[in-house]
Parts: sequence; structure tokens; C-alpha cells
Amino acid sequence: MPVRSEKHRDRRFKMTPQRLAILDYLKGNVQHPAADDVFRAVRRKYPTMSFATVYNTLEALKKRGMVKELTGDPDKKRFDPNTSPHHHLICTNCRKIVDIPVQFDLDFAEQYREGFVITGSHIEFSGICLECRNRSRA
Amino acid sequence: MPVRSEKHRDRRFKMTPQRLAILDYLKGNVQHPAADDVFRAVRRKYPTMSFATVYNTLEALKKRGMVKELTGDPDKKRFDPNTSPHHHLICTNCRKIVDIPVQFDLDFAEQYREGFVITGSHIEFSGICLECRNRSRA
DNA sequence: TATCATCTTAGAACTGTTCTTGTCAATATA
DNA sequence: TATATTGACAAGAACAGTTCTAAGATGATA
Repeated sequence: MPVRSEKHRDRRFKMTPQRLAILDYLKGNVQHPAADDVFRAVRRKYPTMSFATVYNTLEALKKRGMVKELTGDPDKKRFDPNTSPHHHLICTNCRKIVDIPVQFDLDFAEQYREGFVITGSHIEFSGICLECRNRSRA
Repeated sequence: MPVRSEKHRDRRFKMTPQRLAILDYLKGNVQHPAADDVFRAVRRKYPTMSFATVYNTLEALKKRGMVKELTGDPDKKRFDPNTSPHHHLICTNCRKIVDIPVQFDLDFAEQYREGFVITGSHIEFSGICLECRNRSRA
């Protein structure tokens, strides 16, 4: 589906070349990039690209539910273009984030909601990834 | 290098008044404070307290497993003196974090570990807390 | 193509965190 | 006791990531 068709859903979201480039970079990306990664990648095509544009665009996409902001990395905000329900593994050594492509059933947790209206859940496992273990063994 | 006996295990961790004050503030605290909160609270008793001391102490306590660092708040690091296994609810409006005092069984997730050696898990529900809902209704 | 709201850029400003420096106290060693 | 070592403190500089500002440029639409 061409990204441009989105314009009919939200005519206030202009499909500028910069935004298309950012969407293009995010599409199918499983690295869970930070703003920094987006900036460096897209700047190759648009050398005048500014950080403000990256943050503005990510914020706009977030507001429209096209990306999710992750909190697992304590050092920077990272973004996930995969908006279908899934969970994450994060390597405490290299900060790599890997998807767990299924959704666990946590309905039984409803009884603990403490008056909250729950809008989302996130399960995250931390550990050491295969690559980091191999590296430290070398 | 000589092996330290069990009773001397922590003799490199001096119990200074500043550290005792920080521990005292954290003990039983269920607010999941940020460094900032610790600083403001402890400074009342020790007006010369420095941010460096707060961060150093929190880092030392983390290293010794006496507090956990949380990642649910994208804007700042927050700390949890409750080190027993439990989960969290976070209000996306006021950033309040509330404990869910039980541990869910996620052993079945082992099959998705993607080569990771898993050392921890964290389940977090996001939503709107009762107070924020009442406030917005007013 | 004229209009208007939105977008982009560049850089400043801000926030939370880490690092550096100088000093001191407590402990270990001779 | 004298001396060395270690750990801790305060103050503030430095740093990284993010947000904000101002002004001009651009895209969508009629």
C-alpha cells in the first residue's frame, strides 16, 4: 500500500519528501532505531535534514499510531514501526532490541489494575544476546 | 587477589550519613522516585547534599541489588527500592507508577528467547489512573 | 496561482545524567 | 606513629538527548 494514500485519512499530515524518507527508512526496520539512527540514515539522502524534523516527524507518527515509542533503553528513546502487538528482548550489554512476535495473554491481570483504565501493555525480557556472549568469550 | 570473607563483603561500601539518609528515604517508598526526588527530599536534612552523591549512591545501591532502575518513564530514570519480583502500572498522563505486587508466570516465553540468556523480565501496563480521570472530568 | 496552514532548518535552550577536580575522612600498611 | 591507599563528598563543568524558537519555504487545496 502506497504511503501517500494516507493523505486521505489526515489531510493535515503533509507528505513531504523528508517524511517519506523517514517512513521509508522505518518501514520494515526491526532495529528499533533511536532518533539519532533515523537522522543519520535519512541525512544521506537529504543532507539538509535537521534533528527537529526527525523529532517532529516521529512525534507526528506516534500521535497517528504509525510508530510506537519504546522505553526499554534507559539512555534514549527508541521507536518501533511494528505496531502490531508483540513484546521485546533487550540485551543489557549492547542495547539491541529484538521482537517477540506473539502477544501473551495477560487478561488475568485485570484484577490488579488498581483503578487504572489500561490502554496498553508491554512485556520486556532483559538478558545477554548471543553475539555479546560470543564476543565476551573470544 | 585475596578473597574477601562474607562478613567483609561490603566493607568497601561505607555507611555515611548521606547514604543512610538516602536509604531512609527510599525504604518503603512506593513512589518510584527519580534522582531529582531523592535529591530534594534528602537535601532538607543535608543542605550541602550534591546531585553527584545521589547518583553515585543510587548507582552503588543498584550494583548491590538494593534498588532497581525502572525504564517505564521515557523522561527520566526512576528507582524502585522494592526488589522482590513484581510488575508495574504507569499512568501515561501523570507518570505515576504503581506496583502490581505479584509475579506473573512467564516461563512459557522461554521458547521465544532468540538465543538470549534471560536475566530479568518486566511487565508494565500503561493507562490512565483514577485520579487523572477524575481530574479531567472536573 | 493565491492562500493559508503546515513544515523545514539552524541553532539556541533546556533537562537529566555523568564526569572532573580538589579535598577530606577512614582504613590499611610499614 | 607516620605514611599510603581508598572511598566519599561537594561544586560545578561537561555532555547527550530532546525540545523549542524564529523565519522563511513548501504542499494542499480551491
